[in-house]
Amino acid sequence: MNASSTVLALSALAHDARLAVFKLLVQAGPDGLAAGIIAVRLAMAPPALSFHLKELTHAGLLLQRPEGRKIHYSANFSSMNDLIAYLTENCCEGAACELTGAAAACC
Amino acid sequence: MNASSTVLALSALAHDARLAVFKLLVQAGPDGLAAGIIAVRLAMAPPALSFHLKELTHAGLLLQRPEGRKIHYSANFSSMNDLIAYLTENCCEGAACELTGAAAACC
DNA sequence: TAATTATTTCATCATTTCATGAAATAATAA
DNA sequence: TTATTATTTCATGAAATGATGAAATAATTA
Repeated sequence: MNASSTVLALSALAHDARLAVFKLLVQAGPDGLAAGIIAVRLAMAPPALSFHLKELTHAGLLLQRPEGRKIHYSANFSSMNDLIAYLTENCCEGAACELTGAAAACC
Repeated sequence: MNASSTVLALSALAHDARLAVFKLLVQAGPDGLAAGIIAVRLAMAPPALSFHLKELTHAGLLLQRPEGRKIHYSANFSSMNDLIAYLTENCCEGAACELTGAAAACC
């Protein structure tokens, strides 16, 4: 993970609708959901959803898989973990942080 | 952490210069660095840096502390952990994920 | 007080992002 | 083949974002 791919991923997530899509797919797990199901669950217009799915996929955060005439999207857990790692690497110059917070929550 | 404060934080980080500032401060640890030092280290024009520091601070990612005539900025580790927790909560419907990846890297 | 240092604010302009609706593509079913 | 379903592409316009340089503010030092 380098700075520019991190910015790409963060930009993709930095939007209400896309964050909602991503969270839904993180919760759905590796099988993901068909685009149409996502559209219904989040009450989004198909063109808008398609646009946002493309953004997330292009940023490497989603994986795409055809399933009959549907297309299933799923969260790319590996790239999510890379993103989190990039944000926190070399934290506090490597010193042990007693700054706790949310428990280590990475998948 | 709710959706809108998460989007605010992600938007703040989704920019080359701001991501560089944040990473520098994450690595600097709790004492942080004076704005002028950040400007020199990252070769940024003072007005641009000031604008980006304001964005990051407004998003809750940085803390500000006057130090003589200087102003020290530091990473807000607690809000960074909240952000990471929000992104990963209820991952895989609570099932244990064997999808490993970057080690749990939260501060 | 006057000068200097540190940082922020402001105004302008160019660029990017996003929502919307119409139309196109692709795959399956009748 | 024709119809239907699922999804994407495209064009338009509105709104948000960001770079830049000049000026303003605030704190310290001479």
